[in-house]
Amino acid sequence: MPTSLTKIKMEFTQGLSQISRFWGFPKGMGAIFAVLYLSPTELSLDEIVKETGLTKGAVSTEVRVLARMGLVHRSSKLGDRKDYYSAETDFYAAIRSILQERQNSEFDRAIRSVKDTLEALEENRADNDEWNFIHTRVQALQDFFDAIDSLTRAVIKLENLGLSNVTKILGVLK
Amino acid sequence: MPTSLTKIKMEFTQGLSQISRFWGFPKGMGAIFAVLYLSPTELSLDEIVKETGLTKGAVSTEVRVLARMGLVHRSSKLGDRKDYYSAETDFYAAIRSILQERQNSEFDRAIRSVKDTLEALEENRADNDEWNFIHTRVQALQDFFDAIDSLTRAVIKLENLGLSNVTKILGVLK
DNA sequence: TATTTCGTTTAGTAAATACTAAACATACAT
DNA sequence: ATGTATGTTTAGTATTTACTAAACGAAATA
Repeated sequence: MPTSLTKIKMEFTQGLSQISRFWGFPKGMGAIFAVLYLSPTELSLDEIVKETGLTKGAVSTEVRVLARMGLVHRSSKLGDRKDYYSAETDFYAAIRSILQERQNSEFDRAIRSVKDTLEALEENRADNDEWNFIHTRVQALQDFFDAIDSLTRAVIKLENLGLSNVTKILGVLK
Repeated sequence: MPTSLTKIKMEFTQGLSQISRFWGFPKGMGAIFAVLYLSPTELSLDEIVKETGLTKGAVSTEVRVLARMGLVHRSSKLGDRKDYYSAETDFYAAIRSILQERQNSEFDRAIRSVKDTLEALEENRADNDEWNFIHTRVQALQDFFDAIDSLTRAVIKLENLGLSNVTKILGVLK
């Protein structure tokens, strides 16, 4: 047996850690998701601790944000005080969920600041070249953000963003 | 004059800095882009330094990655040793460019690692339940990444990803 | 009530990242 | 050639972020 399954699993976990960091998430998150994703059974917090090598505290907090993003699900069994976690396997659902999460919180606030700029500009209207120039540019950025915004809203609203829809989009873009 | 243009510009710059950080880029990058975006003329490196409050070194390096992403353009004037920088105003072009940038480099390597796992699995085929389970899951992830990949490739290939295309997509998704 | 078993929180540490200050390189000007 | 203006690189610092270790709390069990 040249390469054992456990070794393969470890490498996969490392890979997802990388991907996680690439998308701006802690690599621990990627690792946690990976072990859950490769586990046929739900795992308790301590089992995740054992598999990932992280501490209980880290897993506790990171698994919570994973759940908030909809990438893992927490469940409790009757007569068992432990919580059990499993990975979401419908990635399109996960994307929707992540977009939704981002939509609230910081993303909105950031986009909001452009809108604020625009409002401040219009409250201080001045018909010189500089004002006009800046106004045009900020407006253009605002329009762009609005387009992105409605796009993500549309994606979120879809009840199933599956492969079929992706291919449909590809058709349109062709 | 209750709110001066310069103050509005500063707030806008702060806003873009936030957005930049939100997307996992240094906030300095957002600031640099902001001052360029609001400037009717091209700016030299030292002018950017002055406007942003960053040091020459920081601006030098960060403006380079901005250029690589296609968010700013560098130009040189005859008889002037300075380089001049301007912001890309076609955001859809910028998105394409950014996707292209990400496509190479780390993104590919990350996705590659899933493919590697799959290959390792098939070199160690074992017809027990665990192997089958893991194989199915990794395959599913691979399929998902492939879909994302072809989607981004399609977007990159578009010569103009404009508002019209966005609305087209919205129509399909409806 | 004391004890165990779980998850959370907190305070501190380690690691990664953004940035500064200054040395450096290069091309141009004198 | 020497000096000056420009952009780059480097070495170090500051800030942020991820994580650890351990205290804590709550709930079940004894």
